[in-house]
Amino acid sequence: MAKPTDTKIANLQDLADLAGVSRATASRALNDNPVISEKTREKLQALAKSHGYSINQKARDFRLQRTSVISVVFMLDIASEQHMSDPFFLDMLGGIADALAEHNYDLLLAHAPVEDVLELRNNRVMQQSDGTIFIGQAQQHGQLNELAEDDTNMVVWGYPVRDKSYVVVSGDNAGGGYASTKHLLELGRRQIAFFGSVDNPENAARHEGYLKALGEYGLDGNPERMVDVPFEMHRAREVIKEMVESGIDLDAAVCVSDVVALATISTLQELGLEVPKDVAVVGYDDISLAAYSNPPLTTIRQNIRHAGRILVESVLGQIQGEHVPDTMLASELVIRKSSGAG
Amino acid sequence: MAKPTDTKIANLQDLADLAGVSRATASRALNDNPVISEKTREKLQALAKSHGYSINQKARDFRLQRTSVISVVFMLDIASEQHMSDPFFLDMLGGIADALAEHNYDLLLAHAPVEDVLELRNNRVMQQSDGTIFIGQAQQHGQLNELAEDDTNMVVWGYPVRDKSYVVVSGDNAGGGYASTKHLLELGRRQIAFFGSVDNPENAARHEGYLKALGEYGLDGNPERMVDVPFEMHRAREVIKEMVESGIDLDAAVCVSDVVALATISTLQELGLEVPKDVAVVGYDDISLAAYSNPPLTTIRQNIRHAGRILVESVLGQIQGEHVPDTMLASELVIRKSSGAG
DNA sequence: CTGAAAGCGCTTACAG
DNA sequence: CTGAAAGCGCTTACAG
Repeated sequence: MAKPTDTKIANLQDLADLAGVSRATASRALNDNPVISEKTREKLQALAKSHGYSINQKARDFRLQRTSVISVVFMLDIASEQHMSDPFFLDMLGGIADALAEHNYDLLLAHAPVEDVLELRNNRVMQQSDGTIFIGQAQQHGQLNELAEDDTNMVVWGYPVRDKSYVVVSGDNAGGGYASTKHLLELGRRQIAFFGSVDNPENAARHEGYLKALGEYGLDGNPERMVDVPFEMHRAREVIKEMVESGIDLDAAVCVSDVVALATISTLQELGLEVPKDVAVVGYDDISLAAYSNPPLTTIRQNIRHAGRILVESVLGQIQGEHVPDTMLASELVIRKSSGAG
Repeated sequence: MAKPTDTKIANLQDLADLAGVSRATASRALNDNPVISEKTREKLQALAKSHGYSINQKARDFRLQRTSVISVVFMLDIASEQHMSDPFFLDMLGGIADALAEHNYDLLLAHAPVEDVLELRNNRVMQQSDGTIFIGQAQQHGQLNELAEDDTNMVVWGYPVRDKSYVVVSGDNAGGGYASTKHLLELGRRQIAFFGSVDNPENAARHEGYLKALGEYGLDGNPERMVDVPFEMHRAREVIKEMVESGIDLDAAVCVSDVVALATISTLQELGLEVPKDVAVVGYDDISLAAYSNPPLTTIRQNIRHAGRILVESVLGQIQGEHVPDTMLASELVIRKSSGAG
């Protein structure tokens, strides 16, 4: 532990005085500027260390006209708190936080009132950060595009919609929706529902995958089996209940998230239906709890922590002035008991 | 939407020039300094608005020698990623983030390598923030105390251990442990296990509550029924399995978190035991999924989002120089089916 | 009520 | 290889 010795070093000037050099030299020495002699550099660095001094990053950032802050914006309906506590988000946040820390960036956390993303411009979120990571697009593709057009460093976790001006990192949503549906079809299920809202591009893509798989079996998506399950779980329960009680035939459900899948299973069981015997259920995300539900959940795994890292590399790349391409991460079907295959 | 009109205003000087006043006056006007004439103030503010100019907070903070940043440190064993994705933490984080935003503070997210909390001193986490919120104490009470002694603005979510120099916000851990155990006793259970690590003060307090309730029924805690369930779920499963297979009598389990409880239920079911018939299970936290497990989880609810707000009020109070007291939030037993009462 | 000046802690083009 | 000087965008004690 570097304990301060005698003199208190509060800033570069103090250090320079102590070493008998100028502030400029001290600055260069601590920043490993190669123009400085090795002797001077080592002396200054040793002195700094023994006195527990390190450069004031805020001052440095200020002088260099940067912030060393990346903001992370969760695009959520604030109304539905449940969504924000979806374990999926914390995994993502963890990956982002770790990657940023490695690059000496700070993370500024925000969640956008989804109706007014543009407000972020007049906000610390964008004004005092070097770049922004958006988690999800919600229905705000247009506004995100506008933001991107004033040459913001930004990246979006979502779906690569057409005519976008921003960089996107995505999972293979269409592939995931297709894989889970096909899995159910192969197990002999034919009355497969789709549970979840498709009012955002990611889920819409999953739904397309779902339709594609059905199509291959000569089926089409019965709109009655498409249920807009809200994120708020109590309401979700009601919606599912209504559908089941309305007497629509149903032997399987493809859900847009594990959280929705767990709510679905719970509701079905409450209605006296067995999972997977009566209704097979597949989730999305593979949150850590998915393996511990009853029955354990078949789901689509996305490597979320890795996604977080990619998002970070992507904004930082933009800050360096690089041209950053979109990225799509593979999804993987994880088979457990809830689909009736285990 | 305030669109920039003709001139580009990049800083206070530009604004002052445009208004024909000095930088000093412009600064005072925008900061509502009462010494400025109403006319001047309104003129400057209108001008700023119409040109989409707002004060550069970083520069302001720098000048005022503050950061407007509060760091939040999750005290986790980094080894066990599972713990970090416990929904409990995201709820907490959400509460903190919202409260900070209201006060115009930014949130800097970090997780501490738990062995070396003191390292945070030489780190952006503490050096470039106005205060720090620690989530959990782990086994680092001593180090936290040391940090507190160099007059850091800090608050800890954890347990008010003796001889601490830092401010603590806590749930009623002893009360929670007592309430859940008593609940099981009243339902006739007598062989009640305690599942979870007690190597941190919070869980130790819950365990005390557990022992107290047992004591009131003339029972004592059979050490064989106290299982140090790790946070990592696959290992948790093994540990629980071992215990059950070792043939120790067991008709109920008090768990230190809902996540542990869900893993417990899942493991028991896998072993052919019925919950709650054979073994009743009680969790802790009331995460949103708790109501949707099978069976739904009896648990101790803590108002986590509210806790987040209190933590924020507490650090900000310290920054204002106030004396801030410890706070304890009530806990509430939420009865569902897993305990065999529903 | 307003302005000129100093200064927060740094970095870097320029000069030597 | 090193230093003196300017300046990043603000605020505020001091003077008027």
